[in-house]
Amino acid sequence: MAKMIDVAKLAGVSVATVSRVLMGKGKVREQTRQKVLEAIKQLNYKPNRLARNLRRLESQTVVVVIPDISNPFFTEIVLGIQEIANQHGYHVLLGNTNNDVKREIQFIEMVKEKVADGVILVTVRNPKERFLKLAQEFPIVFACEYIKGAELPMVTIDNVRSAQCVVNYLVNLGHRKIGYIGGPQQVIVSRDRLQGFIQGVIQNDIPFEPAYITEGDFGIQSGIEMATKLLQLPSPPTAIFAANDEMAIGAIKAIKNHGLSVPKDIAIVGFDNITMSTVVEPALTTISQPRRQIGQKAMELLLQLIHNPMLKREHIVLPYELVIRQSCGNPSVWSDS
Amino acid sequence: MAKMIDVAKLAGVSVATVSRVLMGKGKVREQTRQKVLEAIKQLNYKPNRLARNLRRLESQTVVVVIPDISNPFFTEIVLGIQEIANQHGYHVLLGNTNNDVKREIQFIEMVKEKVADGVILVTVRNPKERFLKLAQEFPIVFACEYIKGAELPMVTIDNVRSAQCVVNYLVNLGHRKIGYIGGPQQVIVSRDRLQGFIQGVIQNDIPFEPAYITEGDFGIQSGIEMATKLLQLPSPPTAIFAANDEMAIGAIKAIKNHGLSVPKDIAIVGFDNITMSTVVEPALTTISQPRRQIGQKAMELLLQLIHNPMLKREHIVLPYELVIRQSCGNPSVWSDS
DNA sequence: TGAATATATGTAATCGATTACATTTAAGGA
DNA sequence: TCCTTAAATGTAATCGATTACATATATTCA
Repeated sequence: MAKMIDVAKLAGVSVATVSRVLMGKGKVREQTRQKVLEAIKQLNYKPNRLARNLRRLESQTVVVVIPDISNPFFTEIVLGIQEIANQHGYHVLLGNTNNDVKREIQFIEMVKEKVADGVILVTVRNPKERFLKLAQEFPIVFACEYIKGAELPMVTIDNVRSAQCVVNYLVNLGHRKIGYIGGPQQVIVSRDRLQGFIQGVIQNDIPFEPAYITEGDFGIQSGIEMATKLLQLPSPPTAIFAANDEMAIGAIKAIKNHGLSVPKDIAIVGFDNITMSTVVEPALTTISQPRRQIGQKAMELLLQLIHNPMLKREHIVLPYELVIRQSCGNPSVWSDS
Repeated sequence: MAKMIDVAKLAGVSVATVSRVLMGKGKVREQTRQKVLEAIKQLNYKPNRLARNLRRLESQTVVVVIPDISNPFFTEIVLGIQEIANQHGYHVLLGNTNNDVKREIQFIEMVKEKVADGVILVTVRNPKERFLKLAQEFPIVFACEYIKGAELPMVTIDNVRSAQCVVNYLVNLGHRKIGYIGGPQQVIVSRDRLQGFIQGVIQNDIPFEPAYITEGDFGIQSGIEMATKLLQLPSPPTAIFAANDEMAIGAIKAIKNHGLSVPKDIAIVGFDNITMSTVVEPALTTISQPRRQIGQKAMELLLQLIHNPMLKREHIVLPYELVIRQSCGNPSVWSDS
């Protein structure tokens, strides 16, 4: 493989000049520049990034840590990240933790190894203190999941408000008996959505019924199980709100299995607006997060942070949207006050 | 950030010794090794990969080029790749082409830049000659898609046979009027599956009806459109085989929109067995590719190729499976002879 | 035209590891 | 004990770029 010195020789100049042409800075006579470019083309030369990056002490790479690569919810975020990254000549390494808490840290350590210049975390399962320390040391941005009450760069929606909005919507449709299928409580968005749900219930003067609150693991199967549990209650709910679309889809399946109909007998609302929610029948009413935009914003923040570690850490809250389809009946425009 | 020389000083040895401890080769007295390990721990030292890789002229990274990261079909393959990669201390860079032909080549060039040691291509849209030349130069493995009649490392299923198998299955259920929704003809698997479909039709002595053959773009919407076209034929088919699950799902939607029922009026078969095919109603009968295994095998091949560029190029063909669900009625076990 | 200044190019140090080779220290054998 | 050989450790070159600094060449203006 051709090296810079080969190019220099062929063009009859020094490596410094070749480098200047490549970097596009420093003065080079147009005529010389052409000679160099010609030599580069002739040798089909590409600079060795390892060498460049070692010298410049950067890797032009970022790591995106997600819990599950095969989950379409996360890939859309990655897409947004990649868009901005590529615009700035950065590469994106995908870190798939498979929900393994230890691997979260391993991926962050890649910054220490100079494999990456920064990290975007789309999963936050380790204890808060750990992240606070790590975020001090490395450029880290949190996307979707985050750390409560910390001055760190984070990009999320308002999970509390959005869950509350769903309750308002259901109450508005006349529901008073609303079941809830939450996510695992160790992840913050689950806690937020549960909190939003409870606030919504209370603010609408609905008697609080603990049996209506169940906890799944974000998988379809757990949606089926929890919905079944709710259906077997002496006074089952007339509407079920699931903390993500997969569980909502599971709930729909369970309800149909019980010979009931959605939305006639029971209304369903999901969360995330994944593609599948348009395919299921009835199409799912759900909260939509601006996933691509979250990814973009997170990457922009990370780039700023990499180039200016002293940057003020800010929590960016992007708008959510209630996408109304058929799973609650009465398709209609609606706006939360 | 601590460097190797800091560790060496603290441990009272030379950098060579530290490196030997780290690399685990060369003789080091147990006592010295402990001193070094102690110093490493104390300084929280991690070797700089850029430096290591530059010296060793490798990057311990591979690029996986896929056409669309948000397509769950591909992520499962990536999962298999990552599994093997991580076992061998390799990192995986995801190259998302967004179906842009030019970017395919750009990602391969990353090997020239030493950003990666090899490439796994899960999309092959450029002309054959181009790849033949590139595959000579760099370690490249093809997964799912491939190059016809070339001695290159490839991991796929038999797309012709599997499509033929679907036709046999449908004929076995009594269908004689079978419609086909193919993928874009520039991708090889589309051509293979179409060929398999036609072979199946001919071998079953079914009169060949060109109007039954349509072409979509692998998206749900195109499935809707093509199925609609088939339904408007004077003598519409009683079964439709789509070259992927998304289009099959689109077809189901279209059929329902026409007030017809699946599978009572029309049977549907898809291809790929994505998660969504279990969610749609009726659940989709489809060909399942061992995606994870394809990824694993491809990565294994690539590792071999990286460490031994003279390796014989072989085409590995993995078994497919017809997954029978409800979209053709008569749920039953069935085996192609 | 010649000195002063600006522009263009070259030389060599540097990034942080690995490793061939040199050197020191320890072990084994007579 | 001394010599030979093996084991342990150190020194310095190396990977391929970037860039500070030095030097050569061109330009400007009195």
